[in-house]
Amino acid sequence: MPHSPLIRMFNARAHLTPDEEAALRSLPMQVRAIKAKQNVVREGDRPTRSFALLEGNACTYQNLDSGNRQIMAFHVPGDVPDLQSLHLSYLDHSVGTVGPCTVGFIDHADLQRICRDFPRIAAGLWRLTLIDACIFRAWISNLGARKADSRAAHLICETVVRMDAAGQVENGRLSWPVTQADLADALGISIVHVNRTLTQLRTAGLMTLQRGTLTVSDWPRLKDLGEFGSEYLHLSSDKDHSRPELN
Amino acid sequence: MPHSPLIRMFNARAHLTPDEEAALRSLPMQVRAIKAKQNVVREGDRPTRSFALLEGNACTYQNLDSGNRQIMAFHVPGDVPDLQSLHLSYLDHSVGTVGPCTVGFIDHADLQRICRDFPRIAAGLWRLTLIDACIFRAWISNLGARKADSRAAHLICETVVRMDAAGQVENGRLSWPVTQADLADALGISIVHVNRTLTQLRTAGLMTLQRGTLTVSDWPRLKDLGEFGSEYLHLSSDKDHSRPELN
DNA sequence: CGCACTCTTGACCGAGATCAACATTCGTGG
DNA sequence: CCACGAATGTTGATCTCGGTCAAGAGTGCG
Repeated sequence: MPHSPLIRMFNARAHLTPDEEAALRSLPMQVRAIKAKQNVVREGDRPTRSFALLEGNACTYQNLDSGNRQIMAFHVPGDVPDLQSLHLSYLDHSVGTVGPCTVGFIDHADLQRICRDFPRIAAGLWRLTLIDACIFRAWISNLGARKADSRAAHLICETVVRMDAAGQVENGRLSWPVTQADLADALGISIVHVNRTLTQLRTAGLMTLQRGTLTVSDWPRLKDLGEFGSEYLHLSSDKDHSRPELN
Repeated sequence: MPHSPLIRMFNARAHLTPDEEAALRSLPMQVRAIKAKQNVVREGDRPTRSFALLEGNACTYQNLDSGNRQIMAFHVPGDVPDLQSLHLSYLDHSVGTVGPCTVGFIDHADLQRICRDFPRIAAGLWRLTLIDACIFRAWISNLGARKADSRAAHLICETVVRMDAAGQVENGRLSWPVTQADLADALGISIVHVNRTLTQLRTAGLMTLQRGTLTVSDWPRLKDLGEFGSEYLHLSSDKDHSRPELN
């Protein structure tokens, strides 16, 4: 059961043979619960294992000398946020929990073994890191070329689609325990302006984000405002067609 | 000879056995010269080959619906900017030349073959894409958390270190034919403000960028302003120690 | 029940955008 | 080799989005 989010993540993007799925399920994994707002790994670490996020929400961030924190990714169940440490010893970023989480640690040795024995799993993991890179590029465009409201809308759209692929969305509603301070660090705007921007989106009837619950009320206009298209997430099922209730 | 930039790129980050180097050198590669400001691949393409940048400078960018262009990476000789297309059919970005370039196209079939026969080359290529992701993360921090002057300084520092690793820097001077409009699209600020920012850096005696030539005149202060540390580039040789003239 | 965290709103400020005009450089064909 | 038009770079004036400061209101946890 603990491996399910990982399997789901794979299956949303590639196709596993029964052999491969069995191999993944038999990966030794040390499962641990982690409280909200804790670091799982820290910039500068040289981990000997990676971890899969099994439940809850986490984020990847960097602390700058100037004291600012920049969040560069939010993670959904099934993600393996520090998979890169398998090939790059020096970790360039920290990963922290947003709300309470369950994570599963997997030794690099076991990952290496499964990659050797199942080349298609190795290719699949590579693929996952390439999709992460697509998401990073989308964030670069978001931060560099959009203004605050559009930027927020794009982030929210991305979150909804990814959380949906992870099976966390019901009736356009999902649990997303980010604070406005977190959003400020992710969007590169001040906390005060996050508040004003969210108020504006809510008043316009696009969505609400209150007490950790995100509700989308007008998906088409939200998509439009955020110039959002889901292709870059490389999910085989296009949300727009498979989940008409969000249209 | 055409394969040299590629070999150099590998050797700067990993170690190739003679066998592996020979295999890379024997990769069939279709070499072509491309004029400045041309696209090599376009967003939405589904390429059947990747290409290595052999000479010149290129950039990865996305065009947004709003008409803005966001540049998300500048490439140096040895880079394989669209390596991801080996595993992700849909290309989420375009790659265009900045100045005149020489590129070498390599069929995916040949890449797949060399990955199968030389697992360490496969791992090395994966590693290269992971390093690209590190660079994207650094850009996210740059765009989200720094102001214009610091942002420009960081980009310039990154460019100098990467171009140096590619053997393109002499006496803190290198050819970098970007226009101020290109920099505006990369830094997420207006052309006018790029001009003012560069003027400011030049007046402060940190660097000059004129007629396609970048000259660093005060590396420590430039690094400091850009909060730049080169670890995230994962170059085995730390520039600060190996190239004391830049200190 | 009380303290700390989070959210909200208002007033004011400033980095950078936009608009406009002009200068310089470069590439091209005559 | 020169002339000319287009691309690029420069500078000033004005405007605006979003930052900063400040104070109060919820909310939730120990």
